[in-house]
Amino acid sequence: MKEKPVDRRTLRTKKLLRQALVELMEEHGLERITVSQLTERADVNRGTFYLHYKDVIDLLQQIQEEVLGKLSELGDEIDVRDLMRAAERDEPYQAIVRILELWQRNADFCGLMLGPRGDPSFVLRVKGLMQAKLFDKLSDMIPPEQQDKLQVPREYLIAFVSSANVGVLQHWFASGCRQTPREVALIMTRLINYGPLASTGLVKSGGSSKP
Amino acid sequence: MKEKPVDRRTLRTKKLLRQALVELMEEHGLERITVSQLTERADVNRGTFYLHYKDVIDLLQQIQEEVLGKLSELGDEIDVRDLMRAAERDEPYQAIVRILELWQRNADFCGLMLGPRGDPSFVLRVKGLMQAKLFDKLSDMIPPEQQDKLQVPREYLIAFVSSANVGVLQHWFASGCRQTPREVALIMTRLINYGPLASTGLVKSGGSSKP
DNA sequence: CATTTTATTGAACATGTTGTTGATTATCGA
DNA sequence: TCGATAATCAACAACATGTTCAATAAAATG
Repeated sequence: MKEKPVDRRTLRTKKLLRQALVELMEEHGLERITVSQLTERADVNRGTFYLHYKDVIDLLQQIQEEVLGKLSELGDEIDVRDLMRAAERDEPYQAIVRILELWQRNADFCGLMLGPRGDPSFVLRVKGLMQAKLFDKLSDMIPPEQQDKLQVPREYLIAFVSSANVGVLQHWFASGCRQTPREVALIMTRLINYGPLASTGLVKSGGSSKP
Repeated sequence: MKEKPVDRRTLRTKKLLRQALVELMEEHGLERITVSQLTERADVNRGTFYLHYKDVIDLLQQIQEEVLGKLSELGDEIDVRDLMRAAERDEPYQAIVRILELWQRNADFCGLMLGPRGDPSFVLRVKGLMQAKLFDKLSDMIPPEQQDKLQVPREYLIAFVSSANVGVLQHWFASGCRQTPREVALIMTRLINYGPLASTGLVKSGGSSKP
C-alpha cells in the first residue's frame, strides 16, 4: 500500500513546491497561480513540475490527500464512549488532542485551506470525517425506536455540529493558533455537550445526561 | 448610490454570463474556467466580456456583491429581542424566514458558492454578517461584568454558532432545498437556543431562560 | 570509491489564452 | 426616425501550457 519516494531529490522538490504553493495561494488565491510562477518561486525547473504533477490542482490535491490520510487514521482511534466519559469530567479527550496537534503541525497548509483562499472541497471532506463519528455517537445515545422523533432532522443536527466544530478550527487558525490543542479540545467538548448557550456558563442546562 | 444599467442588452449579456459561470463552476470549479469557455457557453463575444468585467474573478465578485448587498439589507431588519421572543414560542422568526427566501430565490448561485466548488471568502463574509447579529445577541443577554467569565471564549462561541448555521444552510442546498424556508428557520432557532444535544428532544435542558 | 541509476535542468516547440484595439453592425431609448 | 451605445469580428503581441530530448547533476548501490 505504501510507495517509496525515498530519493532525497524528489523530496526536496516536493517540499519546495508545497511551500511555494502555500505562499502563492496566500498572496493571490488558487485561481491566479500558474505553473511558471510556482516553479520560479520554488526555484525549480518548470519541466520538473510536470514530472510529479499534472497541474497546479493536482499538486494541491496530493498534499490534501496526505493530510487527510493522517487525519483519518487518527480519527479511527476515537472511541465515542471514551469521548463522552471525558466530556463528563470536563476534560479534553486525548484522541481529539492528538488530532489537533496534527492540525497544528501542518498549520501553514491547513490554515490556508480553511481560510478565505482555501478549498471548500477540503473543508467538506474534513466535515465528512467528523460526521462519521457524530453519526456513531448519535446512534449510540439514541435508541433506534426514537430516531424518528427528533425535534430536528438528524441530518441537520449532524451538519450543524460538524460545521460548528470546523468553525472552531477555522477561528483557531485565523487567530494565529494562540490556544494549545488541549485548550481547543476542551472548548469543542464543552460546546458540543452543553450547547452554545449553556456554554456561556450563565444559564443552567441539563447537558449530556445518559438516559 | 444606485447605478442604472438599464439597457436591455447589457442586462441580457450579464444574465447569460452569470448563468454560464454557474454552469462551468459546477462542472469544473473556478480554477479551470477561462474567459473563452465562458463567452462561448454564454454565446457572447469574448470582447464583450471585457466591456463589463476585468476577468473571471471580477465577474464572480460582482455577482457576490449583489447577493451580499441584499442579504445585508435584510439582516439589518433583524431585531434580537423579536428573535428571542419567537424562539421561546418555538416559532420561526419572520425576518430569518425572509432571508432564507432570498437564499432560495438565488439558489443556483448561492448553492454553488456554499458547495464544494464554491468560494470560501464568500462563506466567510456570510458568517461575518451573522456574527454581527450574534455579537448583539450575546451582549444583550450577558451583563458586561460577566462577559469575561464565560466558560468558552466569546470569540469561539460566536465562531461556533455562525459556522453551525452556515452548515445548516449548506446542508439545505446540498440536499436540494427540500425544506421550506420556514422549516429551516425553525431548525436553526431550535439548534441555537437549545443546543444540538437538547434539540434531539431526548434530554432535558434549561434552554434559553433569561437571567 | 567507482558505477549505475535516476532526478533535474535547459532549450525548443506548437497550441491555446489573454487583454487590447479599431472598424463595423445591431439594437436600444427617446 | 435617429442619435447613442452595446455587441460583434478580426487581428495583435505577450504569455502560459504541456511535451520532447539531450545534457548534467546527484542520488543509491555494491
